Amino acid sequence: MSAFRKISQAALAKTISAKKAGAKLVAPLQKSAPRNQAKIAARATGNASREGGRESARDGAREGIKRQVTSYDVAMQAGISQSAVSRCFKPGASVSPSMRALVMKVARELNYTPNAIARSLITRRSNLVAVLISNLTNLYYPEVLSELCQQFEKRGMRVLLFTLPHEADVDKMIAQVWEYQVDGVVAAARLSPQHVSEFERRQIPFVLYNRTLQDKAVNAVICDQIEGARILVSRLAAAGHKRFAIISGPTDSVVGQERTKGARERLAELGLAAPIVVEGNYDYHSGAAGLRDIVRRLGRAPDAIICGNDVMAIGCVDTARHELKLAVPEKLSVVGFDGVEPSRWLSYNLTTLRQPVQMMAQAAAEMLIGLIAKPDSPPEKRVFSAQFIEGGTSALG
Amino acid sequence: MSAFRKISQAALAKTISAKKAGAKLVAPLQKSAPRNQAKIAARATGNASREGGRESARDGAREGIKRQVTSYDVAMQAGISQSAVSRCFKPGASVSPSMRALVMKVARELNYTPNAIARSLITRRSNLVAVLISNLTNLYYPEVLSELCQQFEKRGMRVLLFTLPHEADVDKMIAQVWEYQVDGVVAAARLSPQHVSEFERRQIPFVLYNRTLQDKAVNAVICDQIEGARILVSRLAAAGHKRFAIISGPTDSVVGQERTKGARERLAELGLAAPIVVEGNYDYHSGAAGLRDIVRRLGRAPDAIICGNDVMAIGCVDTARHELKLAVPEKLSVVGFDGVEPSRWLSYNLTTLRQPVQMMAQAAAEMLIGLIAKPDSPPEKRVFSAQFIEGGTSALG
DNA sequence: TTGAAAGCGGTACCAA
DNA sequence: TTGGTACCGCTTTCAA
Repeated sequence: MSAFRKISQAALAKTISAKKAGAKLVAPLQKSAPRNQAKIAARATGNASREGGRESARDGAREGIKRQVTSYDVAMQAGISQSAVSRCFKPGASVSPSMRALVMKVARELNYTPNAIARSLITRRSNLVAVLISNLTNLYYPEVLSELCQQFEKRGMRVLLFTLPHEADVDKMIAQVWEYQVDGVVAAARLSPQHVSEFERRQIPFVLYNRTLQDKAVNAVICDQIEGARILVSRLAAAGHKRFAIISGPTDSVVGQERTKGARERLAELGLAAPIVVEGNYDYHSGAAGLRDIVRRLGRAPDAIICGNDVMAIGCVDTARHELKLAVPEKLSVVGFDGVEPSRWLSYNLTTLRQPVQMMAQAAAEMLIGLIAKPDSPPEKRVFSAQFIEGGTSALG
Repeated sequence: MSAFRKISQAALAKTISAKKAGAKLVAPLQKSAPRNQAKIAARATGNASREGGRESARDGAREGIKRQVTSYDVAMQAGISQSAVSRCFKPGASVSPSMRALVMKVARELNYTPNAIARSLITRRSNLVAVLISNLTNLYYPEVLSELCQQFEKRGMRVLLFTLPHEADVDKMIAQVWEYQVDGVVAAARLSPQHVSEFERRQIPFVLYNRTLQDKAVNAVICDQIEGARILVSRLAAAGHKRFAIISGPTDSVVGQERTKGARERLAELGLAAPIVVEGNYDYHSGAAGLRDIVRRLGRAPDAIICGNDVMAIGCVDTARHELKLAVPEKLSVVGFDGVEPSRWLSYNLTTLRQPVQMMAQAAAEMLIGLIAKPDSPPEKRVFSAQFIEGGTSALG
């Protein structure tokens, strides 16, 4: 160990003297000959290393610009080369135990942390994934985000969050995604096909969450909404419901459209009357307003209302019970989609289709990680089925 | 315009010939003389520029390693210098209109996007802020996160999300925060004072959300929980409630502890009996379990139960009404904290203290931005008051 | 206004 | 195993 230190110190001395020699011998035109060694020497002396009479940016540190601790500082202090320091922080590298111990000790003393930005620049891997989400207030998405985050963190990747409010300039937002050199993207947001093709053109691995494209094969994790909606209708119809109404999601929600479509299809197949459909916005208020609208237009309550998500169903149930004094499920059945936490609360105990959020998020993370490792894998869709929850807001016999 | 092009082309030609000359004249030992020019030339020819018989990493691109479009490519194509390209993407830079137009045109053609990673390395500003959140499933936090995200995006900063699940290794997680050279941190998570001092030691601007430190002045945005709890107790006591119980937040939640403390203090001041306190976990189930526990230990229901947050209050109300057949508010008053969206649903209409989340998040973002611009500002606390919502779960006379 | 060149803080290759 | 060096792609002087 002490022998080792001696050798290291010798190496350092060599480095410094080489620099000094270089500095003296170098001709004005060959400005940049010994560069990395100069870096070490500069840190060693703490002095400005003037080249062509110019002060380097680094030396500005003395004038108050906060400078972070770098691997050069650690190398200096330990009397070894900078590359040795770098190697010690790389998992599979070949470093002697004594070297590693020394470096780790000095690094701790100096409070050194490797700079991920610098690493990314050379490795071309940022270990960053962008997660695009339309609105976090949806109640369904925080769960997705949370799960995605955990999954990525477990795999050593960080999540760069992009929320896309309705008013926002999506193009500008997406541009930011490129700038940050993310390794991949999970998109759980309302994106136009153009935006999606942009991902392809840039060759950035991406996975769509709960949405696909009609005319293009893309990587996606989805839950079969049509199947779910059909199950819902089948069960309600089997229990004798005849007149249906739908409070749909907004038109720009693919998931919402599919839920409506599946319900309509199945109703037609069963020879039941086409449902009255009012558009909602996925929030509590839409559910309430939707119900009022339906009752007004129908002149009475339908047998069953299929809501585009749980929160609207909850709004619908509350309005029926507390405002219109319509007993649910005795006079009116209400069903939702998603299986969010509040749907299980005793006051509601909603009949709904639970999405396997955790599995889906896990699948999305896995898929993206795989795609990053093997970018040329053929597109894959992982389709999950929703689970029917027979709650207490529907008369299922 | 055409004259301009001619000049530019001339500049390029000069560059390339200079490179060729250099390559021929350079002695083996002076490997690194003309570097940037070599870069341009390498891109121009698409050929390997061997130095000392070694192939540079860049040339590996031809063998399938995806290489991104850089400012050099744009410079090449436009026949101008790379620095000119860089300047065109810097807001206040001095560039002629014709130059800017040309660069933008070529950049669009080549699909060029500046690399934020490289920029960060030299500017020492990543435009990244870390947001630390304990658990997103809390229902209260998604709102905070969403608001923070919007605020930062508005100011050109991106959010790097860190979720800290209970089991997670917080130290390792925090280490990641340093690696990514974030410009600042918003911490809305359970952090030990040691972790917070780590922020200080590293001189990273940070703002605590809804928590402070006892023995250290830190930047924080908080809501006065003690004041809120006192208001709640005062109102309930004024309406004749005598026997109180508390379903508290978990012991490691500062906010929860303060709510409990404020309530206890005020009860003591009013000469009322000390409340029975059971610990909850901020979830629906804790509220239900807490109520059962209280009733069992008391042998009857208390007059009022103060819950550490709305979700527990909701669990409490549901269990009272549907399981124990205890009329709320007739037989039992239940109050919560936060004012989350479900607290306003008709089935609950909770009496609660609403936190001005939006204002608080906005304040936190503002504060952090200010701190990043002026790191030596003295610590500041911005304290908001909660708003009392007189809902229907308490008999307030 | 434009171009040349020196870094930012790492990684990875090579030679020893 | 270790040290030396050339980059990664950008910003920022400085000189022209």
